[in-house]
Amino acid sequence: MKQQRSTRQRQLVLDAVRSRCDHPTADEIYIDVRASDSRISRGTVYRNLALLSDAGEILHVKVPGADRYDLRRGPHYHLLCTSCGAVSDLPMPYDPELDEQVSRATGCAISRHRTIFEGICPSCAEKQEAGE
Amino acid sequence: MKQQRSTRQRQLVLDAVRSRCDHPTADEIYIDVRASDSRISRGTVYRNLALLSDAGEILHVKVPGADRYDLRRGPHYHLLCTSCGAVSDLPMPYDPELDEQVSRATGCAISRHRTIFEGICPSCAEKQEAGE
DNA sequence: ATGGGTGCAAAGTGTTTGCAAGTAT
DNA sequence: ATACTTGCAAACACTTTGCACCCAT
Repeated sequence: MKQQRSTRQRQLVLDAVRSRCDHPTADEIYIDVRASDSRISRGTVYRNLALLSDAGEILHVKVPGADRYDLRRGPHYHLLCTSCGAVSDLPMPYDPELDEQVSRATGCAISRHRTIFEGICPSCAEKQEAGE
Repeated sequence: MKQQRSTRQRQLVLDAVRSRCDHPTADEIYIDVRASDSRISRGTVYRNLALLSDAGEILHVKVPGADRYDLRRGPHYHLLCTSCGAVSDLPMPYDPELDEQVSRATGCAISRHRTIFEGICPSCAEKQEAGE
């Protein structure tokens, strides 16, 4: 991995991710960062998000549609509301035993697994009942 | 859900998915279908893949990069080789109990979960050792 | 000074969609 | 006859990249 320099832009991106409790998309981070410095470009935000997640400073959550980023560092499970698109953390421990099981069963060197639960969050369920 | 008609194009798409043991991307299906009928358009393939997976005839596997489709119908877990991009099925039973756990913990109506294991498959591991 | 970093805009990649014509029911 | 489907191309959403200049080390 390349040597990382410390730049104002990189710091702004990192701060933007850390200042949010939800799971912002790259573009949401871009919007936030633009509020502090309107000259930062999308490319820079994308590049820095990639660098920071490679370095383990933030977590890259691969959700269909648009990838998201998370201030929590370790792997954990996520919940996606298929109605409103909100993503939230789940209070379940990551199970490394599964990775070992799969390693043994397949002969592959497993580095991790990603689990996303799909459902309808309570507020969306309400809206749907009201609407129909 | 809309009423489904039976068309030659739809059948070709379904056959193409069923004739493969791997997990083709929409574009791979498109290539296959074009071999039988060179006038089918990408749009039609995408539309039919969506319709068929909505109808439960095939499974939509949401892998980062490009979505894939699977002739197996029920939900199950997948393995993604982060080096060559190959996707394969895992011989592990789907655990519906997890969905209930999350439902209880969050109050959301969980419909399913998707798990993707990431690792390096044996043949890629070999190549990497040889290359370095 | 040197090599990574930045801004910009253009190009990619994967997917969806508006429309007029076609076709299964 | 009706309304779902198709082919085509344009549009989309998200992300990456080439390039010339900039700046942290």
